[in-house]
Amino acid sequence: MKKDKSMEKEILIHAEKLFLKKGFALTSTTEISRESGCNQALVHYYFRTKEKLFEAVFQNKLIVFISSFLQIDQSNISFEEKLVGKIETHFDVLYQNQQLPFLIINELITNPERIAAIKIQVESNVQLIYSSFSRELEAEIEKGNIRPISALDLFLSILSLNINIFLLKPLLKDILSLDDEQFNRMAEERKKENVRTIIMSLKP
Amino acid sequence: MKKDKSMEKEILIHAEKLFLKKGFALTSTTEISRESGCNQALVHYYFRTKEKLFEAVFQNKLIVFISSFLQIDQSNISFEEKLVGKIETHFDVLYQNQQLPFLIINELITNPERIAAIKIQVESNVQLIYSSFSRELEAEIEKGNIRPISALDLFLSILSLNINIFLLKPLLKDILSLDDEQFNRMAEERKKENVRTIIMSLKP
DNA sequence: ATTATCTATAGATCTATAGATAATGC
DNA sequence: ATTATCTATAGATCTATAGATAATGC
Repeated sequence: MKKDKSMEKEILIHAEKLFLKKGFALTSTTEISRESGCNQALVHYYFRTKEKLFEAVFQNKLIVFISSFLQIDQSNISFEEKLVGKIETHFDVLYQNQQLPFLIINELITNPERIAAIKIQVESNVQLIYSSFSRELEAEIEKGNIRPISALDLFLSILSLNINIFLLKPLLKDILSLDDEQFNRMAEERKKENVRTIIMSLKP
Repeated sequence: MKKDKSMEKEILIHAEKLFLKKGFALTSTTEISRESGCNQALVHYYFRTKEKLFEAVFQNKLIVFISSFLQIDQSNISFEEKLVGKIETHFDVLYQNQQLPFLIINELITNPERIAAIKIQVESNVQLIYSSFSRELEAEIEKGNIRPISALDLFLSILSLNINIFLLKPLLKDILSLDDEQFNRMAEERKKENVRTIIMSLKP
């Protein structure tokens, strides 16, 4: 085992892995300790409760998820190029964190009390991203380059298209008999298709 | 209480409600019995195990979900009209069963063993829907009416767009401060937007 | 007689903590 | 001394079943 890493970190790593795989309810601190190579009491020594441990993991992952909407805005490229960049970056972050959409949706629904916590984390960032994006979008509509659409609708469409292949991953892999590598190739194709779908759907 | 309904049915109803709301893991037979107005042993008397009870509920719901892709095919209308009808019907079924996407995704991921069961239920129907749809689609591409796209990609896009507003429901309601009625209005708008997005994205 | 419902309980978790011991940092 | 780790266990579920009793259908 890599014993250069502290046990606390080890616990965090395996907690993250398990929470991502099975959600909060189906993951026990006993299992986390087993995977981490310590006893169950130690998990509570470092994080006191399973809830607090989860929050530590969740907050981290949430930041990853939200940052997926951010992107270096070079102003010397066209709106369409920027948009393509955003869609692709968003997809790539999900690609690197394939179980993340599930975790977030799962927690959103089974544990709505957590939404408050999410909101605080998220709100200021989202406001920022949203308002500048919204402004650019409206300017573009004004110019007649794209059809009228609200920033929210566009956001939701991008999010929907990008998220779903990862939510459906187990089913797709099974039905289409794909191994991990084949699934990843399919995902790459899907990314292009999503860009195409969004861009074409915006034509005036 | 409506005691005209049998207790067995009562249990099924409340099991469905709870499983849809919280998933398998977070729902206990104790809670189901409490909601149904009987004691916990009776739940096991009728369904033996929590697993079997879940299956009874899940199979039912799965049929609803799959049938959402079916639609009366009137052959005297254009492909585009048919497609719009399919998207709308699919959306409407989800609208009537708003927690269903969550349940299915949740089970798919936390309980991949269940995929096998799903497949059996689903396979023949899906094959049927898919192959006839696929044929029509290719004919349409051939004629140059729409751009080249695989039936799978188109399916995934429709599914993604239609499912996500319901998966994100708790978050959207909270962030946008919507009550149920307002959310439903938003969903109606979203349905139109989804149709628009798909149809426009298919232009050659 | 048969079926529906209840009470009670065994046995399996699981979370969280108390208290003992080992490892580490001065 | 302080911090990390362990053993042991209390207390709270939860599922499933055994066995008693009530309700129902001949």
